[in-house]
Amino acid sequence: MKIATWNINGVKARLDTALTWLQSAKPDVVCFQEIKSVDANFPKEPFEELGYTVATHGQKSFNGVAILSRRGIDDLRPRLPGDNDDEQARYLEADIAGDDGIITVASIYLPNGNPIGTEKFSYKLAWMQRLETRVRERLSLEMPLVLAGDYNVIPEPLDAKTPKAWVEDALYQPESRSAFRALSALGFTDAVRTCYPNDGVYTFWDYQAGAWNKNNGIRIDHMMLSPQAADRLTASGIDRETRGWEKPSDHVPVWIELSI
DNA sequence: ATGCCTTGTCGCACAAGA
Repeated sequence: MKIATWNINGVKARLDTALTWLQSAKPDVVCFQEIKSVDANFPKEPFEELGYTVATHGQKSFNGVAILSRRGIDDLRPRLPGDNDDEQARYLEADIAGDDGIITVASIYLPNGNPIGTEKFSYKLAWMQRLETRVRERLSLEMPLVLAGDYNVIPEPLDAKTPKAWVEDALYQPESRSAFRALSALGFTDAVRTCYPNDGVYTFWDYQAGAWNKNNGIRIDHMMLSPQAADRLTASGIDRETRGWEKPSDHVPVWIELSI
């Protein structure tokens, strides 16, 4: 089963690009972030024509996540538990049947958190704590679990072309990185880092200042695998060529193959 | 030091992103 994640920066603006990529990459499951659409306005039909069941958890203007599956969706759980007053659409879980058992996939759009020292940064850290609480519950089920999405965390210096440029940024704060490491410590495997231990592995290039042409990138889109999912990992990759397409997202797709 | 681009919005610029 091929599972992918992509922050598309607006489904309306990225519709043709997303469809082109889907027909080439052919993932069984894809998690989108930043759909920037309410559920009713998400263009489901062109994706359904490619064979996907479409599930969305959106809001007006900002944020919003989706999960598309060519194997149907058995159960769907929107919203990250832990704060009933949180209205930002950033989390969606789906149970999907593989050839050899059920897998749970979560589409995650973790808060950016900038600027540091504001309520936005404390919201990010609180959100990461809620995520840890949630996945602890799911880990106890001892089933394959994939946490796929835009984490807005640069885990290590290796994950940025110019780490020094990010020291004042929420994506690279010790607290953000520590919370990400805490996830790993629960038993999750960072699929891409496991497959590619080298430097220069990025998933985001800013639209500004020629970041793409200078390969001034960062790795912030991650696929974290529970032990039962990691045991079945056979391949992983980053579709970086999409960043050079017309009307690109500033993020590129990340994918894994699982023998399930 | 700031903007650099891009998207969405009851627009005639602005917020938010990272």
